[in-house]
Amino acid sequence: MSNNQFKRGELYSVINNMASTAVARRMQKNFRRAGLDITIEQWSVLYHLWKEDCLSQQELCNRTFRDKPSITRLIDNLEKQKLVKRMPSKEDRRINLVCLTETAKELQDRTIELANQTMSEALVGVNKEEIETVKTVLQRVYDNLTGN
Amino acid sequence: MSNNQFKRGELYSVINNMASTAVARRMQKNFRRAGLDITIEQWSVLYHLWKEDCLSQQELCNRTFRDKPSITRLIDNLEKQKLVKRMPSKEDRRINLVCLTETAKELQDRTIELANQTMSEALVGVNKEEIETVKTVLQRVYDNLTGN
DNA sequence: GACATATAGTTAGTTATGCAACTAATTCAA
DNA sequence: TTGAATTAGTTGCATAACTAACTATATGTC
Repeated sequence: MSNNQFKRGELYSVINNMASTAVARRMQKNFRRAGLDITIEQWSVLYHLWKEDCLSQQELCNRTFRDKPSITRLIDNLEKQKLVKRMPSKEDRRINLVCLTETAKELQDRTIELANQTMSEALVGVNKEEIETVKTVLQRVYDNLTGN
Repeated sequence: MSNNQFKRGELYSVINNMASTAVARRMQKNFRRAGLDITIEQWSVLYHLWKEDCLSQQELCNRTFRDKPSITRLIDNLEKQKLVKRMPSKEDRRINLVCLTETAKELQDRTIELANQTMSEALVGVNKEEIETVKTVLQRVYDNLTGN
């Protein structure tokens, strides 16, 4: 087994566990510290709804890179906490539109500020071109593996 | 809220969900296709043991970026599948050394080959400098957030 | 030597993930 | 227009994640 092969294994390990876990943990911690009782996964759903409200669950799957059961349960929990509501679509009765409540709308600025803080801490010493490269590469990896 | 702030949020989303999920799913799929009944998380533990056998659980926490309960249960499951054994350390009776079984040793070449295949598919169209940049940035992010 | 502190590992509880199998609504085609 | 195939969403099952609280062993200090 060549040295090069192990290096690829290490890269996998890096991509898959290291930074993402650290970022998620820190953001979660910052939420808790601010008295916000939402998980980082719930936040990532809200984040997309703040950009565009009342998306279908399928659309949330696409945008958050999750499968349908994961979104079903995330929405279940967000509904329990009264942060979103499922609204049946009038055009297609199979579809639930997931819409923000007033409570969730009020959280937007506060939590995005916390997310930005976390990313600032995370990206100390990283320049813009490097960030662009990371985004490009990870997007490429995703596209390569999902056939988009 | 400035445009720049949203961009950082998007970067978070990318780092945290996209590529890592796609890579993990594909690798898992390749394992299943090859008739290997191990999860990608279990593989990541085995991967470190193949590099150095008989590590303590704490050492596995450090190397796989997991907390202690996560490692406890991963080792529980790996033990059930007879891929590792907990051996009490002779120097320090608090410590369990986690050692590979023969079965696990035999899996090494096969699964690392599968992992390399997956990474090759993932990294089509990505050059060496870009890979280096991603590794550097993600390591930097991790260090920034964990105080190492 | 005894007690406080630190370290290694486990357990309980909640949330989340992936897959497979399912229901219900819609679309497409003979 | 009826029946097959597709699409949206849910449920059950197994694994995994994090936190908090716990036990047991080791260390360090008075």
